[in-house]
Amino acid sequence: MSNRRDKAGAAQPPDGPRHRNGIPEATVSRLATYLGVLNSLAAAGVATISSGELAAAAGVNSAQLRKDLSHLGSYGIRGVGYDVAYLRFQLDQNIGSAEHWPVIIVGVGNLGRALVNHAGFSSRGFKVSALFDVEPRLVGTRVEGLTIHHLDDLSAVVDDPSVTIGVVTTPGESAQPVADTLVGAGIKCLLNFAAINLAVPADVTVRKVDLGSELQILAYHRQLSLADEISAEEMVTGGFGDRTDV
Amino acid sequence: MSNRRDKAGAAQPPDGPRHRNGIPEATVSRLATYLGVLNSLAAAGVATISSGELAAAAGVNSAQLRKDLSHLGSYGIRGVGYDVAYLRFQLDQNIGSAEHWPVIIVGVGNLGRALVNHAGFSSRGFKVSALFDVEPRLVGTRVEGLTIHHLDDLSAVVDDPSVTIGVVTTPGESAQPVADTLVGAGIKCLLNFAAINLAVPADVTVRKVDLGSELQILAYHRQLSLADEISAEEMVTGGFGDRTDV
DNA sequence: GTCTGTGAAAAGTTTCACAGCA
DNA sequence: TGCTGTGAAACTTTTCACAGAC
Repeated sequence: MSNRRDKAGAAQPPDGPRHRNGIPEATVSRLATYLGVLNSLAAAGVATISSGELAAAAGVNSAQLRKDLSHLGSYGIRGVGYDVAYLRFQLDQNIGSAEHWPVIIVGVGNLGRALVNHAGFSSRGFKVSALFDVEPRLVGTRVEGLTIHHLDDLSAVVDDPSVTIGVVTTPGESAQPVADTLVGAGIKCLLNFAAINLAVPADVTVRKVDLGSELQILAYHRQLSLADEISAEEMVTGGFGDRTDV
Repeated sequence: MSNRRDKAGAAQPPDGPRHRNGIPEATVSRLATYLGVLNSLAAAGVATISSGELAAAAGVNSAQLRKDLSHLGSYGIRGVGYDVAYLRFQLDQNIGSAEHWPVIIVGVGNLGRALVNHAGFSSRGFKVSALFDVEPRLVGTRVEGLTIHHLDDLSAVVDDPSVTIGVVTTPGESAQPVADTLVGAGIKCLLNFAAINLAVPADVTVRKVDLGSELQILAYHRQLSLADEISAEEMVTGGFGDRTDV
């Protein structure tokens, strides 16, 4: 998340052009979800959808969906809903069409391999354009038609300045030096699967996906509902009055 | 907070007990991160750490970290910091020790396979206890020492009621029926990697990891900073007054 | 009548700043 | 002195509720 930008300088007219950048961060991540849903709807041949239906498919409430979309403009038709193709086009334009941004993956272990042909990437138009690792046994081999390059060759392979998204799927201890290398090569967006927090310059955006934390959060919720169940039982049976307390 | 009684439910007086379960959701997900950092610190032999250092490692500010921990109790020492082992123990107790919750994976494609031995799971003590799929060619084969069972055999294989976390790594179109099956077998926590929103009963917790959306969000940030750069250039060169605007 | 777009209110979250303890 | 724990303030996000377009 990081991103302490806010107006990035650039002397904007003090008040109201359209909407310079100003989409709230929470909204941006939901817009990405909506776009995914719209892609499926379009593929299924759905032409029109109401805020209620789209919201249900995305798992949010309909007021939230309408508020989110209102940050982009008024693309709905009152009394009818949204034209799927048109709304999809507008979202694509506004949040950055996936077609334009090739993706590279550093760290071709199990997870990196799984992501190369990940359906959720290709269905949105993202394409993995190169793979990197430092393991000599991997360098030079191919995965899904892509040759694995040595990380040292990063700049040579990625001279295309449009490559701006790097996925880090290395072990935690290598992640920071790998990130440094990527940043050095001009990559501005990182998706980090390593379980550490990456330090990067302010103009680089990092999103972290911590799968261990996700499970841990589920464990918390499970523990919570078990505790509720147990105390409900205690109430029925008379209970013991005090809990173990650590 | 100070008061550590709290009593997990148990017929609270109507108005102001302490806080029933009450850890804010935003805090819970950071606590999971802190626990991961503490695990690494403990492994590295660090005995004591200040809020500032721990916060830096977790990527948050130190006031936030202290506030988060204050929801659990006062486990720090003023003027000194936190005892790593003790804080780790307390977090483990409070957010649900990973040791207690076996995990099953449904959908043994590339992603499912990658998760079986995912370092981020095992480093937290999570252990994948069974694999399921519906593909006849996969059923009966082994991955990392685990036999892949048919989803129809779920209840038979998972009679252990402590199995309460299910990971869904199927294609989007199968995810809802798979979730229904898991819920039917009594599983209360799902980690969903499919690109759809799962409908589940209110007592089931779902967390969704949408990797496509993650990239899309990065694409948005990239587009934003490119637009900033371009408009900065336009200002220097005189600019063209209007942007292409679709 | 139906469904969008949006101000205004409510809820949740983060940051500040400092009292208080080791 | 140096750091934690925490009220109170600032900010962000969500929800409500309804005017207005079709």
